[in-house]
Amino acid sequence: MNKTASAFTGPLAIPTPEGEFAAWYSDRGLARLDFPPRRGSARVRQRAGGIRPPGLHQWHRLTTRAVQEVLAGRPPASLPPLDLRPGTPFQQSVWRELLEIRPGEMRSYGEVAGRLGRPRASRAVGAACGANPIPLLVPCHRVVAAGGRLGGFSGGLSRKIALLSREGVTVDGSRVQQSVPRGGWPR
DNA sequence: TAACATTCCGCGC
DNA sequence: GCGCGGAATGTTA
Repeated sequence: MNKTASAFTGPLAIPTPEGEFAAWYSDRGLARLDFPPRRGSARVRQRAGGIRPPGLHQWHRLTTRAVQEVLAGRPPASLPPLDLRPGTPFQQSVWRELLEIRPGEMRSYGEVAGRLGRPRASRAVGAACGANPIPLLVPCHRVVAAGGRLGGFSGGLSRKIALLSREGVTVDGSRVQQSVPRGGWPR
């Protein structure tokens, strides 16, 4: 009844001011990142077993630093290798597109779809964002709906709002806008 | 085939 | 301008 051994490491904890994130690695790099549990005090149960890829220690150091930088609203200096293989080809192309969005920048689901050459696939882009296994570092929180509306977030909309405002985006009610417009502030 | 983290258009306030 | 409803839409399990 035992399934084949997991192709991942057990979860490794990443301490942050918001609680412990949990990172999972495959032989190719970071494969999954979980938000801290809603109940703040719970700790990540680090579990031995699973695979133990060479370089794991350094990957985890990179992940830890990158997570902390994104939480501080800064672009991460470098990312660990990301293993996006579990995604379909379309999902992977969406996720790679998200990696180009810098902190404080936003794109609509439709804009992302357009950049992929499928301008009608905005809804499919939303679905791909929802399936993103590495939130935060693959910044699905920077994808919003058209017209400055917020769109959704699988980790809870309040988290999306918190992340965006920390990056300098103005959020009022269900509307978002970049705080610093192109060409600087109007006067 | 049904379910979506959408978008667009037309309406009525 | 805003909020609604309805239809078209691409991808996925």
